[in-house]
Amino acid sequence: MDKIKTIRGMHDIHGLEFLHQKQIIELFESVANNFNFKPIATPIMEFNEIFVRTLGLSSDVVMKEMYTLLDRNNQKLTLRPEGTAGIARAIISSGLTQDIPLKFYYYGPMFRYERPQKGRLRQFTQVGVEVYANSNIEKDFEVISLAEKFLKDLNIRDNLTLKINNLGNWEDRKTYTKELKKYYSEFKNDLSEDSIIRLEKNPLRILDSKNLEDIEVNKNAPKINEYLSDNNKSIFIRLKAMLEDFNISFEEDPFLVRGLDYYSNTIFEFALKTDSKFAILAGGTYDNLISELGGPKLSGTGWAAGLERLTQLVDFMEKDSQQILIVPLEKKFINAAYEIRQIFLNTKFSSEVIINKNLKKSLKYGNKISADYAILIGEEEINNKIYTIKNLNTGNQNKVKKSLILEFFENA
RNA sequence: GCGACUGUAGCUCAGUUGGUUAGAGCGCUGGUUUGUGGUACCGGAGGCCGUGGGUUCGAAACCCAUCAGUCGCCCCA
Repeated sequence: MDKIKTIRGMHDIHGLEFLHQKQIIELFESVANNFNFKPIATPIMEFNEIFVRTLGLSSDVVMKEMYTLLDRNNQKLTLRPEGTAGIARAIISSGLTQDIPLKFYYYGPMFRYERPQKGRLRQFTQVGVEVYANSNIEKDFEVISLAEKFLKDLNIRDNLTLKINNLGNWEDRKTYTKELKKYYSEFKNDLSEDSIIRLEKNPLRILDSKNLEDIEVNKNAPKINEYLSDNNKSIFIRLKAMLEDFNISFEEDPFLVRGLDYYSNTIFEFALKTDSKFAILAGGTYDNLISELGGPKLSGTGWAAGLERLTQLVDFMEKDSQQILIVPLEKKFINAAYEIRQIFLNTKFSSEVIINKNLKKSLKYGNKISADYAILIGEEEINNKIYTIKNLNTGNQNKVKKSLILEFFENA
């Protein structure tokens, strides 16, 4: 029997890392609430087909990265690789199409069967938002400005570049892809090995290749904006104008492409300035997602951000609440200690009772957990009904009546 | 899916060209006249040297496989 261990790319989260993640999620929730988005949680497993139909059979995620398992009934179930498909399914199967516009936020674990490396795990966490509406809401702008606010509040916006592009609708893309194929075929000998495969599979992906030879070929490749329909062109122009009006800095990137097939029209990503292929938050519009799953024609826009990637970027301020250690000096004072403990139970203070053979040990424990105060309870304190409060940072001690203890800490 | 490097106590690592009962620091735990710590001293526990196989009189060290970690590529958040 092998040593017990976690599954590859799946880790336990505890201590500081847990608290950091929690802090980001709480901030995310408050920003989303501020934009009047509502929470939603969908199951972490769906029928395999949900993802195959939405993400696209040819996408890498579906082809080689899905955690698909058979249950006891031989049904093909998949651990969700992303959040959008499940929410789209929920909108249809819960009849939420009666309530549009819909503005949702979510967070939770996602699963992708990939080789673990920097910023990539098999189980990871995404926070994300979705807007489903017809034309009465500026979805793209709404969702991007939410992201902007979120990243600013995290104090990492300056590390990131917002890149945007418009892929056009299905028709636009079809003609564009044809043109691309034609162009790349002429330069087939100059393309990288990977891109020669892409040429057959999905020529759009050659555009965001990081291979130097490909980048050279890309310089003269036809640009998507030349193939946009008038309607999509004006959507894109309006979005850019709004971003400018509201001081959201961005770069138009005609080479920006997304790997999931459901995107159309606007796509965007916030990527590291220092490593532009490392996306922190990314998303776009999906015009055909709901209808693809058998629902009505309803367009959505959304994004997702990798919580673990965010955690690596954010500078956390350790805002620990005041920790108070309650130390009975002998066993017979334990009850008295817990009575003092009662004082703190409905306050912002964290407190605990610890008893050791001697005070030294207890104070050492206080150092270990970096407690701020120790309340000492011994013969003297019990007899005089006055408790000794020791500030563990300064070493100062005060004698305080029981009825004034809470007041003491509130003013400390 | 492809590639590089790594895998010795809870953590960070030593372990000499293969040679007896595998080491350190930190941490943990117990004690040092039993009411004062964060900066003292003494003791203790804790490792089938990732796992399985092979080479050898002998392997933590060499070979193979496998699992895991880190980092690239593909792709993605």
